[in-house]
Amino acid sequence: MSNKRRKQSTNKRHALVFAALGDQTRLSLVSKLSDGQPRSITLLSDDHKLTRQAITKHLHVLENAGIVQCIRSGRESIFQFDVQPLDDLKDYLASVSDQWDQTLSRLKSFVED
Amino acid sequence: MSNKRRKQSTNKRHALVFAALGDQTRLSLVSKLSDGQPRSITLLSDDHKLTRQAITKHLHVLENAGIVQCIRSGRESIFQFDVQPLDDLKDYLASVSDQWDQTLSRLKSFVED
DNA sequence: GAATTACGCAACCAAATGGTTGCTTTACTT
DNA sequence: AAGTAAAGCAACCATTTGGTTGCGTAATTC
Repeated sequence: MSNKRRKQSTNKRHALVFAALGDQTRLSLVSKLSDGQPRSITLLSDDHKLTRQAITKHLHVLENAGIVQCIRSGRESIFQFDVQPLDDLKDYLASVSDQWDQTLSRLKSFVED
Repeated sequence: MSNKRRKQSTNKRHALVFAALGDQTRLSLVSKLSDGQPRSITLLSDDHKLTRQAITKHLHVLENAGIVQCIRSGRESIFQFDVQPLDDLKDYLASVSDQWDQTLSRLKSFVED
């Protein structure tokens, strides 16, 4: 069955997205772009202390994780947010959390017996 | 106000936890431990190809993010899962996702006008 | 068409990460 | 008390990461 392989690549994807969010600068970029307004690179790097190129690298990490998409418009690169990868993570975390809650309730009823 | 500072350190914490999950090996460790059963290091490294020391390092990364706690019992170190940091991430992702949905609905009603 | 703006590309660098090996220490077993 | 099992500690290594600077290129503006 390709279930195992499916699951492996899913874990790899999750790890990729988690890793992309595992940085303060990138988190702040996500938080900006998640207001729905696409922005150019210079605009995104304006209120940062980092260089434009540093921001560019971070944006490409986010893009590689699918969190953000880039479209070229004229001479600027516009980045826009995509919510789906984050939604996937949310579901994943919810599943872990649910499993945990069930474990707790099983433990509780065991103690009560 | 310490609101900004609070938010910063929160973002730092989030980034820490995200980064801790941004690795396949650590994700698999979390997935094992999230069944509620605490395990020793050797037990956790038994079905991995990696060395015990490599697994130990990963476990300490998880511990540093608060995802896992270590208690010494006799000659073994027992690691147990803590769901709270993941719950925090889940809430954070939910807030981003909610903001996004509201943005979409605003956009939709704008187009409909 | 000349200046400016926005960006890409590449080299380079320091520090962090992910992994190994070797050895010591601590606790359990017999 | 000797042997073994579990883990800690430290050094070492290759690769990745996060950042910079310098320069080239494409698109706008004047």
